[in-house]
Amino acid sequence: MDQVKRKTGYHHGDLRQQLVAATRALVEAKGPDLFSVSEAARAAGVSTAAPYRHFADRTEMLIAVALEGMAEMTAAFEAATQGKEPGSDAAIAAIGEAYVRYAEAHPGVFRMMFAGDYKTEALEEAGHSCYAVVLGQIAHRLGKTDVDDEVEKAGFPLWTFVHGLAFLLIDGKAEFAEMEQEIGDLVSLATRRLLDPAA
Amino acid sequence: MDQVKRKTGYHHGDLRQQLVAATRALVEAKGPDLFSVSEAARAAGVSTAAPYRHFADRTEMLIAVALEGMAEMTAAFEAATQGKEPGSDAAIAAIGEAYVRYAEAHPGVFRMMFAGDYKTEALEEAGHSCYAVVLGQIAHRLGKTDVDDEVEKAGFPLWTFVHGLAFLLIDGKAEFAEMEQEIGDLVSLATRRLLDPAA
DNA sequence: CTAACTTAGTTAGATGCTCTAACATACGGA
DNA sequence: TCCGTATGTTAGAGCATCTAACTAAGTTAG
Repeated sequence: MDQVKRKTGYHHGDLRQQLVAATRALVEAKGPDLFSVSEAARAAGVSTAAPYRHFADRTEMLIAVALEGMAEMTAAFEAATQGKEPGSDAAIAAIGEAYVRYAEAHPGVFRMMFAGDYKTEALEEAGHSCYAVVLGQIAHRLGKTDVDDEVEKAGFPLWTFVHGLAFLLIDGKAEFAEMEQEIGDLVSLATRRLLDPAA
Repeated sequence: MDQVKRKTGYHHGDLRQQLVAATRALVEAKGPDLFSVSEAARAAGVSTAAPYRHFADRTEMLIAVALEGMAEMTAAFEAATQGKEPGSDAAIAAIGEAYVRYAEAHPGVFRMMFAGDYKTEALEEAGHSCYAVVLGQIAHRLGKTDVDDEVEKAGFPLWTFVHGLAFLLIDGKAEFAEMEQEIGDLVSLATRRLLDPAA
């Protein structure tokens, strides 16, 4: 393997980032609850106390991973709109599907991103940036230049839907395998039916 | 308080049920993750090893609470349909709102009911019984006498929606306070718009 | 009624986790 | 070069899960 970490034998060089990576791998493998600081430390090849030089506590390590995930999802949202007419149902549905796909691909991280236990200034802000991508599209659709209350109100039911779909899937209430085709259809259905302002 | 437990001084008399109650209180107070067997045992006034005579492990105690919750939600669904025209939008929306209200009232238990970590034969069966109440109403609406694939397909988007709404609320992504009025409206909107078979 | 068996508690302790304290080593300016 | 700081280390307190061995109370057969 011959890792690229110029370890001096004592100082590690890049421990924080490696701990985040180890944390993420463990969370993905066994879920946030079963993650342990000790195991992450062992994976990074340091003592079990070392992580506390970089993180105040266990929770802070998990939040670091959640933040990483939120940034990735924001990027995924932006990628999903590429080549789509801004504000079109297709663009908005593509974001919705990206949401569900992200949850599918990274269930452990996704769970933490929205868990509430890890609620934090930084994480909330990252969440808002992410949500802003959707709201921008919806504003477009409603012929608005900026995001106001009406835009938020229109977007919320859609978020609700994809959020629910994501959790039902990752918690095994519906099988991914059987749903592979339908996920796109469902999100597209919800987009069309839920997006117009309430009657 | 003078509890009604005919303790002989050694044998407790009703420990299992009291442990479930203590577990539930702790889960509701601090969340499933922070629940500890030891604390439940202390609350019930027994040694920390005593719970293991009644439950194989920590998880089994949590599952017992989740089962209790699932039964309560089933009852809440049935209560919600009382006095409503069977298969009507009103009846179905009432069930959806009961779902969200249950989550609001018992967030800790609700989380466990669907957590996936606690997936179990018994819990899944209880979940199916609960879902059957909804499906029965939807079958009615579609003019069917029994629950077939079409009924399940029609119901799934609605479950998705209320599930998402429940989680967004209990995880603090939307404030209950601000939404008090809108919850009913949202569920009713989703019912009307999502329930018809996909085009 | 009593002896044998079962059920449901007990204490003791192995193991593992989080996090702190005290100490050690390397880095990076002045 | 020397000192302060950042980042490692080991040791250990405190609490958790769960097991083992023991004990008391209830239950049943003869």
